[in-house]
Amino acid sequence: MAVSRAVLTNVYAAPDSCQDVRVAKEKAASIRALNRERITAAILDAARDQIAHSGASALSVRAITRELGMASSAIYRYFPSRDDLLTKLIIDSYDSLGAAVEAAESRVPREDLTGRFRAICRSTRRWALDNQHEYFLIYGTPVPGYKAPQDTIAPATRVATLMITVLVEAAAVRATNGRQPAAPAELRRALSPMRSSVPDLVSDAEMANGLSTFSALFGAISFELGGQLHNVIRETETSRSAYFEFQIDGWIAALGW
Amino acid sequence: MAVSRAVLTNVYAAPDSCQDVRVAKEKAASIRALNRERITAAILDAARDQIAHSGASALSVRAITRELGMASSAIYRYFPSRDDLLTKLIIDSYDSLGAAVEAAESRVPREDLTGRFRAICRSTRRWALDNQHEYFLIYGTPVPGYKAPQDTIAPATRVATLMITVLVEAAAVRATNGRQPAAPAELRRALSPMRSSVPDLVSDAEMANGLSTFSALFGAISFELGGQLHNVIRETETSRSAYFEFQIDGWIAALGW
DNA sequence: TGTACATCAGTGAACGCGCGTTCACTGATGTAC
DNA sequence: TGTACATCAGTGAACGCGCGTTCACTGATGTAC
Repeated sequence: MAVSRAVLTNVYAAPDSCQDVRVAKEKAASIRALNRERITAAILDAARDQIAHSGASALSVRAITRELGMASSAIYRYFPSRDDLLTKLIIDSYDSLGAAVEAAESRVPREDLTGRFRAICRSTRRWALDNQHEYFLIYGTPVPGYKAPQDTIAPATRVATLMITVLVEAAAVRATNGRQPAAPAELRRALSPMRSSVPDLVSDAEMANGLSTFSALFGAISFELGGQLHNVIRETETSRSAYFEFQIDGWIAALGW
Repeated sequence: MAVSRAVLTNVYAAPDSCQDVRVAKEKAASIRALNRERITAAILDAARDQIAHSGASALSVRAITRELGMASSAIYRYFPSRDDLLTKLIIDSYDSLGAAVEAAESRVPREDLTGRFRAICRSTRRWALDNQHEYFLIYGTPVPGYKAPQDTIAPATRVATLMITVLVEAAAVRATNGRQPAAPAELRRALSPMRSSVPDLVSDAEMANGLSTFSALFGAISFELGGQLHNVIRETETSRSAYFEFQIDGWIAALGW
C-alpha cells in the first residue's frame, strides 16, 4: 500500500516542472485534466511494458493496476474495457511505427528513390527489432474474436502509404521512358480495390510488384523475429543486417528500379 | 453425464470395423493399447478443433475434456501437461504441412524445376488457407514463455528441405553454364550456419536468394491470412490466387531461373 | 470571495467464472504361474 | 483354464490461482451564483 502510494505520488508530483505549468496555462487545463492525461499515459506505459514482457494475449487490467498501485476497478475511469485498452495500444503501435518510418524516409533527398525505399525497409526492421511485441501485436497472429474498429485503419496504413508514394514517383520516372504492357484481366480485377487509391500512372504490374515486395519485407522481418533464421543466419547484428541489406538489393532489382 | 458416456462409447465402439481388427492383430495390440491410440487421437482432434475455433492461446485442457465428456483430470493419463499437448500439436502441424507439400511436389516431373517450385508455393498456401489456425500456431506470434523442444526441429524443416533440394538442382543446371561471382565476406559469414546443410554447388547469393524467397512466400501467406490484403486485393478465391500466381512468377524471376 | 451543488477519481469488497494440476479412489485390463 | 497380483484408465473433489467487471461508497476538484 505504501509502495502504491509512492508510485501515484510520483505521477501526481510531475506538474511542478515549468513545462507542465506552461502547458497547463496554455490549455487552461485543470489539475484534474492534467492528472487524467498523466495517469492515462502511465496506464498505457504499464500495458506496453506488460506486452513487451509476456505478449499481448497475457495483457491483464489487474496486472496493470497492480503495477500502478491502484485498485483494479480504477482503470474503468480511463478505459471502458480491456478491449478498448487493447485497441488504443494497437493504434499507438501503428502510429509509433508510422512515425519512425516517416521520420527516416523524410531524411533522404526526394530524388533518391531507392534511398527512400531503403530507408523505409531499414526503419521498419529497426522499429520491429526494438519493439518486438508491439510488432507482433499488429503484424502477428490475429487475436481470435477481436475485430479491429474503424479508428485503427488510418494509423495502420501509414507505412503502406509511404511505400505507395515512392512507387508512384518511381512510376513517374519510368513513364518518361515508355508505356507498360497491360496486365492480364484476372490480375487487374484482383487489384481493383487497391487501384482506387493509386494513380493510373502506376501500372497494374508495378502495383502488384510493390505490394508483393511490401509483404516480402514483413515476411523477412517476421522470420527474423520469429526465430525462423535460427541456425540459418548467424545470430549477430552485423550478419543479420548484412543479410537484410542483401534482401533490400533483391527487392529493388525486382521492382526494376 | 449421459452425453459424455455416449461420446466415449462411440470412441470405444470403433474397433468393430474390419480394418481395426486387422491392425489389432498385426500389432498384437491389446484393447488397452487400441483405446489409448483412439483416445489420444480424440484428444488431439478436439484440441485442433479448439485451436481452429479460438486460437492456440485459448487452448484449454478443461475445454478439451469437457468436449470429450471425460473428467478434466483424465487427460493427464495421456499428456503430462498442457505444454506437452501444445508441443504435440505443433509437431503435428509441421508434419501435416510437410506431408501436404511433399505430396504436391512429388507429383511434378523431376526435371521441371520451376514446376516443382510452383507446387511448393501453391501447396503451402493451400494448406495455410485450409488450416489457418494451425498455420499461425507454427508461423505466427511466438508464444511467450514457450520454448520449442528438440523434437519440433525435424518436422519444422520439411518444407525448407524440399525448397533447398530444388535450389540445389537448379544450381546444378546453372553450374554447367558458368561460375558465380563470390559474395561479399560479410554475407558469406552471415550465411555460414546455413552453409553446413547446403552443398557448395549452390553459391552464397543463390542461397541467400532462396532463403529470401522462402520468407517472401510466408510473408505473402501471412498477409493474406492476417487480413492485410483487405481492401487491397479482391476477396474472392480467383482474385487471390491470380495475385498469388503473379507473385510466384516474380519469385521465379528473382531466382534467375 | 465564499458557499452549495455537481462532477469526477479512486476504493475495496464482491460476483461469477475458468484455469492447470494433484490426489486418493475404484474398477477394468493384462500378466505370470 | 483359472487364479492372484500388478498395471492402467478414469473419477470427482479439491487447491490455489487469476481474471474482467460491477457497485455503493468517500473524498477531492470544478462550477455557478
